Amino acid sequence: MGPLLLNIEELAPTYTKGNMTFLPLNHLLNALPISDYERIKPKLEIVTLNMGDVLYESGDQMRHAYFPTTAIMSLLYILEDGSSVEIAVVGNEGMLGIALFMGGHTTPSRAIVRCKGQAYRLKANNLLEEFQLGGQTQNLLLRYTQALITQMTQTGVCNRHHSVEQQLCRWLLLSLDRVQGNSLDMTQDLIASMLGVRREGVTEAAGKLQRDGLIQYSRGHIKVIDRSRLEQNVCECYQVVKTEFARLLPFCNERPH
Amino acid sequence: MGPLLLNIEELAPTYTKGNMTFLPLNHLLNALPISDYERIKPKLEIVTLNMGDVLYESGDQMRHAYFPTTAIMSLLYILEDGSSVEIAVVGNEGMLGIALFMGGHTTPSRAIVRCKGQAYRLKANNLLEEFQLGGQTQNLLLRYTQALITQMTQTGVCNRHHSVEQQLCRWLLLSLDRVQGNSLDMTQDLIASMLGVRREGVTEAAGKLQRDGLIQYSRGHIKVIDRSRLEQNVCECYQVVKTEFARLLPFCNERPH
DNA sequence: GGAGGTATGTTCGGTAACGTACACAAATTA
DNA sequence: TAATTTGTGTACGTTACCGAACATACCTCC
Repeated sequence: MGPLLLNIEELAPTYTKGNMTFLPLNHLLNALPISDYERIKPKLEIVTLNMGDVLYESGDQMRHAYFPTTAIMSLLYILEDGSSVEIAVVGNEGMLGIALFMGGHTTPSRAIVRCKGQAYRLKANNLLEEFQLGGQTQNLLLRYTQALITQMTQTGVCNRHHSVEQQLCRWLLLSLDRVQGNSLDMTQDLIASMLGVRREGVTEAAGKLQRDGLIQYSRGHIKVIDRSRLEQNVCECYQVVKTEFARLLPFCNERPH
Repeated sequence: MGPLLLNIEELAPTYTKGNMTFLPLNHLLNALPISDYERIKPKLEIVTLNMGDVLYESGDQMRHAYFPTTAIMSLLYILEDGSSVEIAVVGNEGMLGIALFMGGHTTPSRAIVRCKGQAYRLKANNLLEEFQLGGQTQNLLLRYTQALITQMTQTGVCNRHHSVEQQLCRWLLLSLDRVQGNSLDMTQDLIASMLGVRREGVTEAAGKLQRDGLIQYSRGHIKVIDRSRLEQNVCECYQVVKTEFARLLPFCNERPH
């Protein structure tokens, strides 16, 4: 194992939205039946993750599952020539480590932290025990996995058929859906490595979106100004993924636990 | 439901290989524990499928799972403009209908018969009952699903980074692995719609492979002459998928049941 | 044997994205 | 303040693939 880059803290900090205060929330954990959640709860750790942290390397045996609250993770495939593509985004709607209960315990992809923040963490065998009880928790994890499959395949479709600009819009919207607020910390170079295109291609597409007033950015900070026009610009892929998540995981009402 | 295009037969025909005779085989069914298989066996139907048959339409509630023996199926995503991409191939190493036990009962993709042949068919609720018993059958189905995920994501990677010729090689090899013999019945037009490229692109790539002596084809019949050189030409994506299938489903020894 | 359909071959202009190279400006460090 | 690093802008020729159009050859069925 490599060096562990995580700081384990006792309590999750709260965040505010309007005049309300919430605990950071993971929708999957939050949707568990109370009894199941109570059983898992003492085994959860809270970890603080920094951008760039590698949670799984391709082929690594996974030791933990992660349930992001404020962090966002990316699943990446790294090609032999060193270039890369993002396979899926995971935020507080989901989890990292499905291969643990799917049976492989590893995948040929890398998981990195794309936006710093916090996540709940659960040891591999604890997740597995819970999964193997069957019942609603198993059911929920499998439904999430199917939603993730849709995201993965739709990303592949998008790679084949849509322009860099459309893909950038999709990427921005999928990211925005997984973050509080309307801004992201991300350089164009990193976005390029996720979309699997040249940095200059992203510069050009982002420049156009900025000139048209959809976004603003400077040196690694992107702010979405006009989300609705972003949604007009995006290809169908975004909505397919979003609809499928809503169908399979219809519980995005906030219930702090 | 649309018209049912299947002929249900009482017995599966045998096929020969050298001087041996085998029953057509589905590796997943074949790898089930005997006791589980005996329970499922009376519920299996054998169906004969013709090229082009649509097994699931995007969004359809799935009524059966299919376990191909000699048939090959494709999962396709159809875009709004009518163009399409293949998401995955399924042959006698796997099954169609994972959404049944994953919980969604449908997916935003279409399943068609790509090469005519036979398959075992199981009613949705029968599959579900078996899955929910947990144990080895569940385990097996989930491992297959993870292998399928790898195939899907790797197809997406390939869409982004590799040439039509490389993709054609990958497509041929993945297909060949799922078929008896070394030839396929498939027009270039159909291959193009699977790869999500123009028919002319396939003509050009296939022409090159033919001139170089790797394959021979004419009017919908493709014969692989030199498989090893096909493997030299293919991108890394093929091997990634193949390795992952071998790791997760290490049972391709033939045991007729 | 002829007709019509179907699979493949070829051409040509257009374009999106590529690879490379370099300029510039903001941020960070010395 | 100067030097360096980092993020973005721009320009260039090149390439792979696209869209469309048309030619050719084979198969099937009257």
